[in-house]
Amino acid sequence: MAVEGMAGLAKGLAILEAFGDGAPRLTISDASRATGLSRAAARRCLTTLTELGYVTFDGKFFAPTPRILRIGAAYSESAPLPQLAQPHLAAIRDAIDESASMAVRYDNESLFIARSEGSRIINTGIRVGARLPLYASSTGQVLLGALDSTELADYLAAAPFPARTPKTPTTATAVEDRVRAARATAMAITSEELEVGLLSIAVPVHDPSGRLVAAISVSASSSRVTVDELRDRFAPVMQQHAAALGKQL
Amino acid sequence: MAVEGMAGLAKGLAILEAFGDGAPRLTISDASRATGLSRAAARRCLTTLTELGYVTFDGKFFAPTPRILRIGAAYSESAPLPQLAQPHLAAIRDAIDESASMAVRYDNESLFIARSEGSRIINTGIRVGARLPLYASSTGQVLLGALDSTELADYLAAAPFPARTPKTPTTATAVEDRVRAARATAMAITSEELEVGLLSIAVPVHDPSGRLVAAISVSASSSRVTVDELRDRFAPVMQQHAAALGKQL
DNA sequence: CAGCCTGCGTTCGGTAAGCGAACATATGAT
DNA sequence: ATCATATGTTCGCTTACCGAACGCAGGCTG
Repeated sequence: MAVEGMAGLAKGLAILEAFGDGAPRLTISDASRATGLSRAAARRCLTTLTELGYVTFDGKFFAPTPRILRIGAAYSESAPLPQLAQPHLAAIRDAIDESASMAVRYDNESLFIARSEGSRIINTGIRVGARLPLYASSTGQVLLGALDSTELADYLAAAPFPARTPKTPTTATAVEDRVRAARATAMAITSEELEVGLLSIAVPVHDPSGRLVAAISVSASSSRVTVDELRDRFAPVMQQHAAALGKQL
Repeated sequence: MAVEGMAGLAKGLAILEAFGDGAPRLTISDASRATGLSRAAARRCLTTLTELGYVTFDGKFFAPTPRILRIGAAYSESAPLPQLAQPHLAAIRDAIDESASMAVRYDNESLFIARSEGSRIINTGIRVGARLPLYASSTGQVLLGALDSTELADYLAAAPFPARTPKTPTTATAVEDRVRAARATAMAITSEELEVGLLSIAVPVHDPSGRLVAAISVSASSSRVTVDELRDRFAPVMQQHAAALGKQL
């Protein structure tokens, strides 16, 4: 769109990202539909990606290869935030025996950039690179606190938000209340707002200048922990590590 | 190179991967040199990647954004191997209190596709998407066992291999011996072959048809554990989980 | 089972997107 | 201050990519 844009590159990356949205394998037409590209363009991208080794082709379906992990590693290896966060996430996991994650805001989504897996096998689908809607996730409600009032109003203008469960906050005022509460208490607790049976708590990470740069979160099954437990037992540990991490930035 | 290749896409991906090799931030010329592209081409790619949000530009340097994690997630979310491995890696980590990783062979390198971090903060630089040379890593010596004799001979033809430490096996016969031993004992132990002060052990993962598809590894500081401990205490746990994982494939 | 039809993968000539030589500008050495 | 070297940017030519058009397979219908 700009004066100088490599259209082919943009299309290929769009195809690669299409594999992420719960579509482990795609035909040419699938990819075309998922990206809005013409079938011819999708085909060109996929054959090129196959030649480069990023995807495989079995005669009908294209699927990503481990090669694409090398691309994401470019961020994990270079950015200070995920590197510094890792020990803190591991410490939180050890302290409360649940998986701990870190997310940043990107593109109106909560994007997970680091994670320390606990031994439980609940498999929330959260892993590095995963994304969640801001309004329905504990990390998102914390991260929205970084926006000033006009930015927040812009975001809330997209309301009503799609309900993920009966408890999802779908109106602008409901979401705004959560954000205010998260700012005031330095934590956000969501109870089955994203998925039924799933509780989640997030706390903010501020850099030395006070800017909110990330959120640390822990999710757990509602059959195992209560909201009170999240607030009284998990939050202090998480806030302590979030503060320690913030000082290192 | 092929009848139909999207050159722009290939170049852009080459640029993105260039950020991975210990080059957290690049100028146009840096990227040009790292990839072999013309400066003009590198510039076009980088400006496009900036517009797409995959990298940022501060007036001099380009650096990757968390956005690129979304690409790698396409594999982690879709492939069964890393997903099934995660609980086993967590269990191994809990059992022996050290970080556990899983790698596959790709492109004459050992490519890490899953990891469960322990609470120790040794920071080996190993994370998902990281790569190590096959000949100098425990995972690599295990994974080379999947090659038939001609393939192995092809690989060994690249000898002598660059020494990473005084103990690195650099000759074809030295590497071949390690591979044979790894095949025979279902484990590979490297003692300061990759990095001074670093011990590592890897065990193979076979799918139900018997094919060697991955390696599970644990690394630890030589100041904390001995080779005997790796073999007698770590290996049994790892082999048990590797076997259990193999049956699930 | 013939006939139609919808959706898929593939082809091919026109065109503009991207190529690199050439130019400008910054950096650093003498 | 002057030159040398390396970096970033421009621009006209070409070729690599675009998408309308084509052929083909499988599925529904009468």
